[in-house]
Amino acid sequence: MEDEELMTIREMCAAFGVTPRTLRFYEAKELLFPQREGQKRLFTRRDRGRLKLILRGKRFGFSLEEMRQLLDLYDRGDAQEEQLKRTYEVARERLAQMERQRDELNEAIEELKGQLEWGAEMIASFRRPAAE
Amino acid sequence: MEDEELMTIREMCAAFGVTPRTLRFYEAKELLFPQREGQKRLFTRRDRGRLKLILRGKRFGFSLEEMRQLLDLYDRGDAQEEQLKRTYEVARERLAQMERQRDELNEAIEELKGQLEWGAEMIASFRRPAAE
DNA sequence: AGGGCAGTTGACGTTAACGTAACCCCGAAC
DNA sequence: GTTCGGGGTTACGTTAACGTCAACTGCCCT
Repeated sequence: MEDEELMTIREMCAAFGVTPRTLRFYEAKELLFPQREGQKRLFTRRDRGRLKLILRGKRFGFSLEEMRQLLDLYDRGDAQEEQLKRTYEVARERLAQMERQRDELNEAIEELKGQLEWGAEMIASFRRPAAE
Repeated sequence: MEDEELMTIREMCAAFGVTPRTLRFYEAKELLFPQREGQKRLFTRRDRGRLKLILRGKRFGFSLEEMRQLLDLYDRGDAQEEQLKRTYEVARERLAQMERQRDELNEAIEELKGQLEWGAEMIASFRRPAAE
């Protein structure tokens, strides 16, 4: 409980590959709650855990606001079943969203591929007089 | 060359499922060039063709600016080979981008699925005393 | 005293694609 | 005469996630 391994903003940036601005921004958005030593921020183990989840969430396409809500659930509920279930559902919804998005993207890809073949024919038809 | 079949803004909106604001916006961005009858806009066949391509492009994830450039190529070059090739390349690049995006999305989906299974276990472990 | 660096706050800028008033004009209908 | 419908223009608002200053403060070094 003592060696919290507090980290400065620079160390955090280096460790997670983000800018200072980002960390301050996350604090303003109440995603992180670094301690203060005078003016300076000192990030705790908890902050690191949260940041890790935040960055992971971003990869999943969660917005910062969504992540804040999820993190709050983790915090407030001392891991109560109801809250875990809620989190689980949110994640499942997001997953469904992502799958829909992927499917749409695939459709668009196929359609674009079709167009490209068409375009290729057109170009080819300009090379030769189009008469076989 | 005479029956241009001019359409009012309302008709265009109905035909393409967009708002007037959108059409005016596209004109401001030089994507459309409706004629004027006094104040009123009258959309030509050419505008309809362009709008159709624009909306198709949007589904592919092209930005309006990208579409503007592509449309300008179509216009200026009277279908010259060089310009078709250019268009083709832009489209191919975009396609590659989309495929990368899809792959990333798929990775994220798989990862999230993994997390969900983990979450499901956790929840289950709260139901029963976790001792088999 | 002066430099230099690390950190802070505050506030405005950015990008995309429109939405949303607010206010004006014009012709037809009641 | 007036209200309604359908235009039009100008211009500010929106959303997300930071970027980019500017102006300080505090501390170590020499």
